[in-house]
Amino acid sequence: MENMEDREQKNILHELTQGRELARQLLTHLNVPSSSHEAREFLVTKILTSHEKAISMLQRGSSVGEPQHTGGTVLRMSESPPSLAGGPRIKDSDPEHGDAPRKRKAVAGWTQQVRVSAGVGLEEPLDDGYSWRKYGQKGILGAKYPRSYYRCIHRHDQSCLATKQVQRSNEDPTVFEITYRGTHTCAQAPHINPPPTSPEILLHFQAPHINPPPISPEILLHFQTTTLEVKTENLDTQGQGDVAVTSPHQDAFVPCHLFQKEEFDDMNEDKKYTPVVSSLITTKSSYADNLDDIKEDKKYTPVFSSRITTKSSYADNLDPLDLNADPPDIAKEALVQCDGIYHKEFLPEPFAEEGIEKQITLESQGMVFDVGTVEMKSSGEKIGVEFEASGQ
DNA sequence: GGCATTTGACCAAT
DNA sequence: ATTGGTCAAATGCC
Repeated sequence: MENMEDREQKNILHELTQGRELARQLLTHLNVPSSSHEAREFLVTKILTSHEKAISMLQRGSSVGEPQHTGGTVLRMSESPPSLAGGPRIKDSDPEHGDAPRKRKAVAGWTQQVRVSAGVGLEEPLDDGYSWRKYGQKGILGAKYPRSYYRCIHRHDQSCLATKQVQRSNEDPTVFEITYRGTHTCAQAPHINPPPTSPEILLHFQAPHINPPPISPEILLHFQTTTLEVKTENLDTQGQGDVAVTSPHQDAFVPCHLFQKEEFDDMNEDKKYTPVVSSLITTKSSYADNLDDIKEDKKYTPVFSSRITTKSSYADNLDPLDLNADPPDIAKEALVQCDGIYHKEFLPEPFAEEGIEKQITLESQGMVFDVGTVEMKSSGEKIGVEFEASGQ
C-alpha cells in the first residue's frame, strides 16, 4: 500500500516534471520567431496532457470514498476560504432512517463557474438540465451573497443524493460558482450525466428563462471537462460555417447558427478577459429532448462563456495588440484557461485582420469534436473570437 | 390543496 | 464559540 502510494507519487512527480520541462521548451519556442506553429501547439498539448494526468492522479488519491464523477472536473474552489477545502469525511447515514438525521455530507465536489451573460437582471444562474429543489440558503462569511443549497428532486423517490450549492461571486455578480456533490443516480441522469468512464464533455442547455428575455432565451452551453482544447485547423474559409457541437455520449449533435457577439468588457491590465462565444440554435438538437420548453421553431442562444484569468500567452499577446499598428510578431497561438476548468487554444493567426475564419475543433482527452468556424474580429484593442454558422 | 421556497433553528465540524 | 450544512415549520404560489 505504501508502495502503491509511493509509485503514485512518483508518477505525479514525473508528470509534473515533464510538464515543467515542456513548458521550458515552449518558452524557448516562443522566443524564436521561426518556431513553427505546430511545434508550439504540440508542446502545449503535451503540457496539458501532463498536467491533466497529474491532476487526475491527485484526485484519485484524495477522494477515496466519494463517488467519482467525471474524469476530473474537480475544480476545487479556493483553498483559503473557510471550510470547503480540508479533508472531509462523509458521515453517511441512511436518509430513510428518520431518527438519525444526517448532517453535513461530504464536502468533496467539483465546482464550476457559470457566467450569466448579458446580466439582465438574472437573479440566479440558469437551469443546468437537472431538477433541483432548494432546501436552504445561508449567508456565508465573507460572501456578499447568500449561498443556496439544492438537492435533486428525486432524492426521495429515487434516492438520488446529488446536491449542489450555488454561490454568487463576490467580485463579479454575473458569475455563479456552482458546486456539485454526489452523482445523479436518478432517471434524469443518463440524459446528461455521462457514465464515470466517459467523462469528457457535458453539454448542458439552459432552459429558457421565465422572464421575458431581451432577445431570445438563452441556453448555456457549457463544457465540463478538465482539459478542453480548441484548435484551429488551417482552413482558410468556410464561408459561413455550419457548426456541430458534438459530445461523446449519445451522438449528441447540436447544429448551431452562430451570430456575432462578444464581450470583452473586462479586458484591462490585470489580464482578465472574457470572450463570449454565442450561437443560435435553429434546429432541435438531441438535447432538446431533455428540455420541455425547447421547440424546433424557436431560437435559443447557447452562450459559451469563459473567463481567462492569467498569464496566458493569449493575454500576453493582447498586450501589444494595437490593431492599427502592424503586428509583426504576434504569437500565433494562445493558451487560455477558462474558468479554471478547461483550456482553450486559439490560434488567431493573422489576427490583425478581421473576418478571418477558421475551422476549429475541440479536443478533449484524446477526443476531437468539430465545432465550426471561428471568426476573428477586432474592436479597438480587443480581439474577439466569434463563431458563425448556420443551423441546418 | 398541493407543491416549492423561505427562513430560523438545529446540528456537526472546526 | 463560530461557521457551514440541513431540517422543517411557515409562507407563498399556482
